[in-house]
Amino acid sequence: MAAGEPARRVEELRKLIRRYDYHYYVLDDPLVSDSEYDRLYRELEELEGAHPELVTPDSPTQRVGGEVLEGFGQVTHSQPMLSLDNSYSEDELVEFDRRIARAAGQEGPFDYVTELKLDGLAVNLLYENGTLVQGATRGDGRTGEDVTANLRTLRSLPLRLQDEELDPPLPAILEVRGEVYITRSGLEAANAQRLTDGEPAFANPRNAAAGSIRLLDSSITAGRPLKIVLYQMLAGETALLSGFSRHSEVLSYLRKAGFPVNPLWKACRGIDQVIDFCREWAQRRAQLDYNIDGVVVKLDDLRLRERLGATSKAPRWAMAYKFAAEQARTQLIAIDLQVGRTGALTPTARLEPVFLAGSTVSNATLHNEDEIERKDIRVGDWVWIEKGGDIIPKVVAVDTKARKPDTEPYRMPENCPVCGSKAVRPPGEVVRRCTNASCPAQIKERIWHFTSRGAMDIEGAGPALVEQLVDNGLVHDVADLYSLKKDQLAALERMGNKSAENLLAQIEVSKSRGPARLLFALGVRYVGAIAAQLLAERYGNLIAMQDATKEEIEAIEGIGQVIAASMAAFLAEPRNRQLLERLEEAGVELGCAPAEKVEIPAEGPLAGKRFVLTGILSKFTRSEAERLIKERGGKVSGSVSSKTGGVIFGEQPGSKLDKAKKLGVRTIDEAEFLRMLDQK
DNA sequence: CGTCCTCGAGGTCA
DNA sequence: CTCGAGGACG
Repeated sequence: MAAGEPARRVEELRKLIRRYDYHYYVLDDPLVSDSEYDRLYRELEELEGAHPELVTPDSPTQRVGGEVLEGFGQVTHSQPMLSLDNSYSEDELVEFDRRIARAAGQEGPFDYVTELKLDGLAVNLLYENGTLVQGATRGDGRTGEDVTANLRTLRSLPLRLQDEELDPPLPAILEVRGEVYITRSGLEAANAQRLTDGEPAFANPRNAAAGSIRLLDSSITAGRPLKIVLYQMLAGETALLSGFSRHSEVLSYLRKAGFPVNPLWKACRGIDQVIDFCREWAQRRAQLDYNIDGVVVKLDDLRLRERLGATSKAPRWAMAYKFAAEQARTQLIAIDLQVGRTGALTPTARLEPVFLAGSTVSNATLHNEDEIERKDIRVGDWVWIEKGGDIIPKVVAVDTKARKPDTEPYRMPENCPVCGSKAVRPPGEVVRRCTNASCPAQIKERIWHFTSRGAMDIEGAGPALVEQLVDNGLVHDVADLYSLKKDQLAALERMGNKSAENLLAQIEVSKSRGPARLLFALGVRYVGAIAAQLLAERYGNLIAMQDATKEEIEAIEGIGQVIAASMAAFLAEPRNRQLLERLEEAGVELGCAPAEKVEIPAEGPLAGKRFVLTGILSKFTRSEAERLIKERGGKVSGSVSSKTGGVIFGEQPGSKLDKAKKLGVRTIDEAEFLRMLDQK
């Protein structure tokens, strides 16, 4: 055999196998028999075995990597993975359509693409030169987990894309998004196997898929019947999308490149056709072999999409239509009260367990006193529950016909169920609050909030541990966390030396989370993550902030009266000032010196001026324009007032331009805007 | 909110 | 080996 012979045969086999995979998994139209496929696959394996130097990571035989991971790496998404706005009725779809017409400044009918909304977990995939290099989960939308090794095991996912006859050709870097899921029949088969192996069955396909993708050992993932479909291509730096004008073209392109795309999408003209599609699949969804929880409606026109942009949470050009939630009927055993960190008493329903939409429900939220009264929910009632658009089960109605005669309307107690102090409900408010700031329940909740993810992020300090810390008198407030000793921790239940060390290390690193996180962690009422960030930016240092007046705080951009009053009241309290001092003594970073504080450039040609954008600019997108203005010290807002420094308008400006003219505000066209940017 | 996975604790047994 | 806590996911 000539030296180049095996290399050539290996390439040939891989090409064939990829082609057969494509026909089997993507086109759903096998070219060869299973036995023929297996024969080629084995031949490839044998050749690679004999010539290890020919093995490449994108070979079809290399789906299962050898090693077990220690943990997953973090991946920061190049563009955030947003969620979608939800709608639950046809009226809301019509409203969505109208909103688009308003924002676009043109009349419909618009072209939409409707896709089934598969119930799985979202992933982001990165291909370099046609080869899969990274796959990540959604995570919090900004950063997710690197689950590449597990995604590689999905047979329907190409490790290498096919680039012949592709127009436009594959870009060097391609980023796509899709959904990993398990079919109903796949779950059934897997569960049958698990039961014979003495393992518990998976409760539902979604959790089975999510769990499988987060296994550290990808050889186990390989045995799970995971599938994937792709539905989005990111513009990325390649500006590849300039080669496309429609989402429907993108879907066809993805399929040609070798990606599985759910075939049941449809191009719709006008919202009525969208509604027909939604109706049809609400009817027919039981016929599918996979779970869907709705329909995703997207504008087809990519340029129009870009013009509409996105809010911080969701794109404005898409909408998820959710099918009516399933309901179940069960008995209400009790109404328990939970005490939150502000003392708020929140009622929760304890239910006779009942299976609903993939899980067994035994608790449900009741929101507040008024909600219970409105629906006249009584202990002992038969109630209807459903899992709403989110996942949280709620009581939707009482089956009054089944009500027993001896039940009584629910009355919320006037005392805290934990400490017995008076719980009062100020007139005009919906919540009743425990008035005792030292209520153990409140203390626990405050500390738990302090340690939680968006706050000081102290891993290992969950509710169970906090409960023990407070009950054993080791911790009375958040500052006490920083004087905990290893021996004290190791003596607690379910804590050993190892856990104690880990926790202390986490507490140590939390000291340098910075002033914004710390301020949010303190849990001042109305001061959420955003307000805390603004305050930290303004003062740099929490000690410097202590002498701020309510008026001074209120002057901060983005902070209103309510937050300012709450913040000032907190700072005026001597106990809180002591708390800050104690935190500082413990070594917690209260922020940088005021001199170093980060500020929007006070210099710059646009300093201190506020601009409004309207219409389409030819040279930049909206967000680029915003960034350019901010870099030069200016600000961007959404609506025109007499204080606006200028209205920058492009093609097809909206009503904002009219308003600017009426108010005598300066109007700036794109050419002038460019000149402004240049004078630096 | 419920499910799944992972980890460490603490037990049993060799 | 079993248990429970904690974190991720929808």
